[in-house]
This record gives sequence, C-alpha cells and structure tokens, in this order.
Amino acid sequence: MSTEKRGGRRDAIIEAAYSCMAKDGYDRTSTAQICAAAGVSSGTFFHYFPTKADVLVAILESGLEHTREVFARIRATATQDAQGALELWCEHVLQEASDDNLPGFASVLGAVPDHPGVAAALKTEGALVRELLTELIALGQTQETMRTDLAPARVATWLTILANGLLGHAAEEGSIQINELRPEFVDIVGQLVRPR
Amino acid sequence: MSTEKRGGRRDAIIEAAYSCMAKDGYDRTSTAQICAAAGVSSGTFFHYFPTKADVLVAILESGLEHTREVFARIRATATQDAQGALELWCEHVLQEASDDNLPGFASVLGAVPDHPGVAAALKTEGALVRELLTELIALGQTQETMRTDLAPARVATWLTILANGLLGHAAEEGSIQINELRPEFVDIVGQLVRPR
Amino acid sequence: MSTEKRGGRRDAIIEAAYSCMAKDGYDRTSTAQICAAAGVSSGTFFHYFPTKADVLVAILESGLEHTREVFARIRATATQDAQGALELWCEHVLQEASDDNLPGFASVLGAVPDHPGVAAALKTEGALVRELLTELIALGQTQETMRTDLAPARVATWLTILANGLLGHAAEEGSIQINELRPEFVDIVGQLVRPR
Amino acid sequence: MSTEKRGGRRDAIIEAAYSCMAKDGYDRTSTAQICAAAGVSSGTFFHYFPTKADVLVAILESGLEHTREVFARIRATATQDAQGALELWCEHVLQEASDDNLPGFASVLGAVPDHPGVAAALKTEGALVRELLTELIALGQTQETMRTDLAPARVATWLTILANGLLGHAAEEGSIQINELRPEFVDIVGQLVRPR
DNA sequence: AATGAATGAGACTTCATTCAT
DNA sequence: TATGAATGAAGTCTCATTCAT
Repeated sequence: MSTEKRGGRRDAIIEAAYSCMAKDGYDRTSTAQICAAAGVSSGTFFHYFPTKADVLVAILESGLEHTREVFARIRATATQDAQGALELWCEHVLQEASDDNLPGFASVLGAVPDHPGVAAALKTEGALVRELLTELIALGQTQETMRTDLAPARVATWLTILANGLLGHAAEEGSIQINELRPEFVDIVGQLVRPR
Repeated sequence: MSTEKRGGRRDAIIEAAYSCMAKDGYDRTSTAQICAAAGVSSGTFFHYFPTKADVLVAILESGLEHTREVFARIRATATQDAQGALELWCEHVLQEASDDNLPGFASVLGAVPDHPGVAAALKTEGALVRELLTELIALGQTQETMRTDLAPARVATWLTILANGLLGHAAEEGSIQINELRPEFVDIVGQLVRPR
Repeated sequence: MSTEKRGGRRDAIIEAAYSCMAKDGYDRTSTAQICAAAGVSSGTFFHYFPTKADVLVAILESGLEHTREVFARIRATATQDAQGALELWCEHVLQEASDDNLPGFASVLGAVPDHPGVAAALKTEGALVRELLTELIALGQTQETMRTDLAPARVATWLTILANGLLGHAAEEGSIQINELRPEFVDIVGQLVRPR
Repeated sequence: MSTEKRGGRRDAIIEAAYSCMAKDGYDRTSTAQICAAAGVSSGTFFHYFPTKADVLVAILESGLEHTREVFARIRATATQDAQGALELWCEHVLQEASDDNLPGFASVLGAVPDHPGVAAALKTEGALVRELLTELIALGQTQETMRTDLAPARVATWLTILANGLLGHAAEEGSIQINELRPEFVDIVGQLVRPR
C-alpha cells in the first residue's frame, strides 16, 4: 500500500481543486475537471466531498491551518520586536504573492457559492489577519516604534488593504518578481506604521 | 417613441446585468435573471447581445468611457498641480469604493470568461490607470513635489495596488464610510509619493 | 400551426408521464423516458415542469378535475335517487378499473415523492370521494333505502376500501373483464348499504 | 458465538430493508440507508444479497413462510367449520392491517423491479391466498353455510379485493383502530359469503 | 465474514442560445 | 423589434455494486 493510496486521495482532490479553481474560478471549474486533474473518479470525489462547495471549504480550511502556523511564528517574535514581526508578516505576504496558485485563488474568491462553511472560513481568515496585525501595531505603539495617531485596528485595515491589493496584482501579472517588490513593499509598510 | 423605448432596452439590460453580476458574479448570474431584472424577454436580450459575455464587454466598455471622462478632467489640472491632480484621483477612487455596485463588480472580475473583448477591455482599463498615474508622478517629479528615487511607473503600480485593495475592502464591507477613509487614504497616498 | 403544436406539448408530456408512471412507477420512470414518449426534448420538459414531481402533480390535478366533473353528474341524480346515484358511482369505478392506465397508476401511488403538491392532490382526491359517498349514504338513509345502523362516513370508508381494492385487482390482472365484474360489484355494494 | 452474530446479520438486513421499504418504497430506499438501519457495512450487505432486489425477494419469501404457517392453522379448522375458518382469515387480515410496516410495504409493491424472484414470490403469495379462500368457500358450500350462486373462485377474488383494499386503507391512515374495524369487516365478509 | 474506499453509469436539472411567430 | 417556446449540451450528484484488505 503506497503512501499515495493511503488517504492520499482526499488530499489529491483538494490539491487538484485548488489549482483548477485558482486558474478558472469556482464556477468554471467542473467536478469532472477536478476528478481528471486528481486522477480519481467522480464517485471518489463525492465519496470525500458531498458537494463541490465542500472541497472549497476544505481548501479554505487548509489555508486557515497554514495561516495559524505562520502567524504563531510571527507572534513569537512580536513581544521583543513588533517592527521585526511586522517585517515577517511582509515576508509572508510576499511569499503568498509569489506562489503559483494562491494569488489566482484569492482573486477568484469574490465569486463563490453561498455556503455557510465557505462564509465561515473566509470570515475566520479575515479575523485572523486583523487580529494579528492589530496586535502587532499595538505592541509597536508600546515599544514606541509605531504611530499612535491612528487606532491599531485602522492601521491594520490599511495593511490588509495593501496586502490584498498586492495579491490581486500578483494574480494579474501571473508571476511576480518578488525581489523587486520586497524592498518597496517593506518600505511602504514602514511608512504606513512609522511614528508621526 | 420615448427615450426609454428607443435604445433604452439595451441600457436597461446593461444596468441589470451590472448589478446582478456585482452581486453574484458572472457565472452565477443567468441570462434569465438579467432578463427578469431588466424587464425584457430572453429574445430581446439576445437581440442586443449575441452572447452573455457580450453584455459583460458592454459593461466594461461603458466603464472605460466613464474612466476616460474622469481622467480627462484630472489631467486638466495636472500640468499646474500634479499633487492636486493625484488628490482628484484619490477622490475618484473613493467615489468608486462607495458606489453600491462597483466594488462588488470589481471583486468578481477575477472569475470571468475567456473572451477577447473582455480581456481587451480589462487590459485597456489597466493601461488607462497606469498611464494616468505614471504621467502624474512624472509631472510631480518635474514640479519637485514627488519622490524621484523610484521610477514613476513603479509608484503608479503601488498606487494601483492600494486602490484595488481599497475596492476589495469596500466589496467585503458592503457599504463603506467614505468620510472616515478619505483622510487616511489621501495621507497614505501622500506618503507614498512624497519626496525622500 | 397545427393543433398539436399549440399548447399540446404540455399535455403530451402529462399524457406520456401518466402512462410511463402507470407502467413503471414514479421512480423507475426517468424524465428522459417521458421526453422520449412525449416526443420532446429535456429542455421542453423542464420548461413546462420545473421538477419531475411537478408532472405528477399535474397528472393528479387533471385527475381531480375529471373526478369533480363525474361527481357533479352523480350528485345531480342523488336527491331523487341515492341508490341510483350510488350505482352511477359503481359504474364510474368500473370504468376506472377497465382503463388501460389508471389502475396501474393508482397502484403505484404508494411510492411517491415527499412533495407538498402531491400530498395535497392525494388528500383532496380522497376527500372528494369520501364526501360524495358520505353524502349519498346520508341521502339514502333519508330516502329509507340504505342502512342506518352505521354512520354514513363509515359506510363510505368501506365503499372506498372496496373500490381501491378493485383498482388494485385490475392493476394486477392487467386488463379486466368489466362485464363479468359489474353485476358482482354492484351486488356487493348493494349488500353493503342495504337496510338491516 | 451468540445467535446475534451467527446469521443474525442477514436477518437484521432483511428487517431493516423491510421497514425502510415500507416507509419509502423500494426505489427510494437506498442500500446505504438499509445498511445504516441494519448497522452493517455495504460490503456485508452485498455479501448476503448480491443485489438490492434480492433483499426484497428475501422479505417476500419470509412473508410467504409466515403466510403458509398461518394458513395451515386456518385450514386445520376448516373441515369442521368453514365459516369459523373464514373468520380466522379475517382476523389474520386485521392483524396485518394493524401491523406497523406491512400495510406500507404492501402499498408499495405496485412499484417494484422487474425481477423473476420478485414476480415469483408475488405470484405465489397471490396463489396461496386464492387457494385458501377458494377452498374455504367450497367447504362452506358443502357445509351449506355459504352461497352457491357464485363460483368459489369468484367469491375468493372479492374477498381478496376487500382485504387488499383494507390493507391500502391501513397504509393511508398510518395506524388503524383495529377494534373499530373488526366487527364491520367480519360483517361485510359474512354478507359476501352468506347463502342467497 | 466484514469492511469501506472506489467506481462509473445514469439520474435530474440548468442554462445559453435559436428561431418561428 | 419583441416574444417565449424549444433545444440539447453540460453540470452536479446518487447509487448499486466491486474488490482489496
């Protein structure tokens, strides 16, 4: 029994659905397309996911898991150095932007089925980001390395806006020269949070 | 024959398709839904638009037209005052962000059919924005009110990223408190372009 | 424009569905089968009936209509001669039993989808029969031609049981010798209602 | 190894299938549903029954077995007292009508797969009933307690019709007040067979 | 004997689009 | 121009059944 066979089917479907949806969007990705890409039959697909929307939920949830891990690592350095932690976040965003699928996938989340699981995952993802950034900014204020003329939550909002804009840009461009963007992005973020 | 009757049908369809697609996305908006919203029959729909994608093109082109008008007005002040013109652009972006449909519509453009007309319109829209901003920054450099350490095109890219991020934010929030966002947005843009 | 084309499609579908379902039952009759029998495309089927269950509802409702007409005629003679009216009802039941499709269709109504329209139609059909028979028996009691030791509603129940049993029998036998059954059925019904 | 484990699985499946099919009909009962109700896996299901239709056959055959037992007891008294035996049959029918599952199951047998085993079992069941009743009537004629103006087989047919009608009635009503029905049913049957 | 993952045929339904009126 | 009945390809999902473990 190879590793591929034991439980790998479910993951293969998620992976296939992820890249298909990143390319074509949720609606223009058929379950048949996903099955072909994953090398499974339609029966197997629906054995693991009662509904097409449920694969989307699985994708989002696996994203959440990853986000939580990365954010935990970022938080670990924040109490010492909020500015440094924010730079870690910048690096994380840049990684996402230079991923082959993530920007395309994100750019397609505007058109997604009405489904409680999907809505919940998206909401959680947003909350996670907002919480982390708000926390970092607040710490930065305490450490007197960040602006205090704006509520941490509002600074966080603008950071999110910037990051999402960057993801959208990456989706449009296809592949991104991460090395060119890095210093500019870090600089802009730096300007955004610097004390006035 | 009233204005409504003569050609009004076409516009009604465009308008209906616009708000339907802003809400549900391109694929989840059926032609039947558009027909119902526009108060026309499917026959009439396909009389004006040979395919569903063609309404999308019409929507995008009408957007282009509007963009051109606004941008012409912005340009009119640019030679005197690039900074002021950039603030006009900010105002334009904020207007878009506080529109009922535009943010939703924009957020949904990630999942759109492969269609030459659609691709062309999107490309033109992007070019228009890039050109205007690049031009404004270059003028600002001449007028010594904007940074020269970064190529105008790159500054323009970051402004676009920020604006698109804002639109995405507006789409998520549903309705936006434009008055709260305005000073912050203008300030961030100001920081972005200020001389170093 | 032939008579067949004008509005005939809907009726053709109902008719086709009726005989298919009478033969194979609701679940074993596919919409494709109905379409083929009716000579229409699947698109046309769903143009007229949003759901397979809706054709069933249409069949049942057309049955209701027919029932109402026949019952009206039976009632017309009841005030004069309840016994004669009851014999008309017997004749009606025998007609149904000797129909090519009706017994098969009725025998299949035990396995039918959970659908409000279906449930409503079946309930109404039952109520119609119960009301007519109860009324006839009550009149017969007044006219002193029918038994009074049992409530009209209960006599009606047994008449219904007998009629449904006969329909079931006809369904099993395929085609029924109505002439052999007629006198026996009328006799049994007569015994059932005769004064004690 | 307890009785439950040895062969109990097969009976559990039959029992589960019986009540599922009584409720939903053959086609609307999935093998998965039966497995869940029986507490076995699909593998086990198909280990005992090669096809879904085979469980139905098993149900019908277990019914046949029961019918044979009851009919043997009824026959035991028939040579002495045909009328009394017929009343035993009435009682048997009433028992069936007041069973939780049997009326529903019977009402659903109109829509059943084309399968030789199923057809055979249904045919045998019908023959069993017809034979018993014909025999009882013939004996009753000999004992001069039953009508002779109608062939025993025809009287038997009407008794069957009445009994099946009653079962159908029970299926519609859900649960039956057997005590209210008993005297009426016995009386009607009595009228049906009484000498003229 | 028992399990449950895997299969794929086939069911119902949606929808863009055509065309006769 | 306007209508809406008609079409059929394509999509999602169900389910009986097989088979390796």
